[in-house]
Amino acid sequence: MLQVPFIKENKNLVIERLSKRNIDAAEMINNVIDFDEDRKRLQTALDATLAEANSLSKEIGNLYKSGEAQKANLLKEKTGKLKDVSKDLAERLNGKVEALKDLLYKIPNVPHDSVPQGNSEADNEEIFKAGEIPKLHKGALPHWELAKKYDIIDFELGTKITGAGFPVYKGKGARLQRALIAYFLDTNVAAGYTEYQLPLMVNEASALGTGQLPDKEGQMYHVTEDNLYLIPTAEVPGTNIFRDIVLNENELPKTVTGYTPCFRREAGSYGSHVRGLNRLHQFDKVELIRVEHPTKSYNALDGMVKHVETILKDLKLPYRILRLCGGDTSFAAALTYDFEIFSTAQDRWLEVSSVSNFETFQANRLKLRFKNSDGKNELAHTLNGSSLALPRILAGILENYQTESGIVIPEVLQPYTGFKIID
RNA sequence: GGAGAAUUGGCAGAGUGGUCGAAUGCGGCAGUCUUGAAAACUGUUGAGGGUCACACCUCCGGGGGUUCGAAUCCCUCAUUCUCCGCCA
Repeated sequence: MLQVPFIKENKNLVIERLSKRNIDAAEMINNVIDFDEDRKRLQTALDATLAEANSLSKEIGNLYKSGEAQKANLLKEKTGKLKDVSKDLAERLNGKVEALKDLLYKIPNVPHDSVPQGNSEADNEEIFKAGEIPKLHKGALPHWELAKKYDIIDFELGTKITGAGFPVYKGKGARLQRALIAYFLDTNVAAGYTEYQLPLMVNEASALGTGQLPDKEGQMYHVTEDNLYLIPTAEVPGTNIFRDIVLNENELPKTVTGYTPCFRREAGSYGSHVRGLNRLHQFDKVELIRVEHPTKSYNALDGMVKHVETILKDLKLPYRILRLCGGDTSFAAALTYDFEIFSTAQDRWLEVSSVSNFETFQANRLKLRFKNSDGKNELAHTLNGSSLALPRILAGILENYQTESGIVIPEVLQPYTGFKIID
């Protein structure tokens, strides 16, 4: 959620930057400013009324004490009227505040200066590419065929137990999953992140805090009995660690990494690019979260990009980094880099990580602040990124590392798997 | 699941109808002292709205109510603790 004072001071900049998302925000922005003026006017009127009522109440108290009950009763009539007035004002104020909030919830974050204009994947900017695309043997298979051939992932069994999009990993497939999770976490901890194990369900306040609610309700599984939501990403519980707190400046940065399963309802389409592991209702992911000082958040973002790169390099997977265009940048992000690995057998790029700086957009809703050097509370910047999403990494490994004699395990993973080949 | 108790500022903890945004202690910040640090002493220190700055308004777990007036009384929800039951 954007801050109203920021909108007021940077009206033109906000409208111009939002146009990178192909949004004509002029009307919304003007409404925000108007609503806020209205809000202020109502607040002032209400405050004045309450001030009068307060001072009358004090007077009444004094009159009672000095035994002048008659005079006190006269004043009571006055306060009765003031009460009606203030009730009415409070209702109107509340309505205005809600309207303003609803409006602010609908305005996405202002893209960073470097974000290219555009509205689809095609407009994303490739900024780096590395690694060799392996030459596969004749008869190389996509991962869903490999999964069957080596009996490591059972999609049908998952369908029987739960439904489509809930695969069952078994044998060396299960072990490989566990190896990847442990490897990612170890790498993140070595880079200075603190490991967390987080709840897989969150309450309404947390879902609101990171912006899954009120708009994206349908994307989460909802446990109605207890009004809890299954997390769509560790970002939700992980970022809500910092909801409603004031940090000391010297506590920054805060860094979190955690492994969680992620649950997404999103209505799946069918076809080759959602086949196999490409899109699931339940998948595993290791997440990175940082809370940063505003002056340092973009350095931190670069650091996260480098960190994720290191992992992909060590796994020897061909990858590229995209700077997302305005239209493809998620609602809350100011700048997002996507990582994609190349799946040789599918002959396409697969997104495996998304690293974003949200600046103060999440912090504003979360009320995540720190005491700055002036002793004032200031909103912190939040960032997050995946390191990494398991299914597509697994798909990439299976497909790129396949040989005629089996699937070779990347060297860095071998200490974790305890085997060198799936055959 | 049953019975009881509690929820106050960064933390601990007073406060049961008006003068309470709230004693006190700890912590934080600034200063005195010191070569420096510690100790001691002095001052300062919640958040949001509003204002050029004041004034003023709101907030004592959330929501609602009683009252001229609520941290304090009532209702409700949530959470925590203790005892009992159940349980990986």
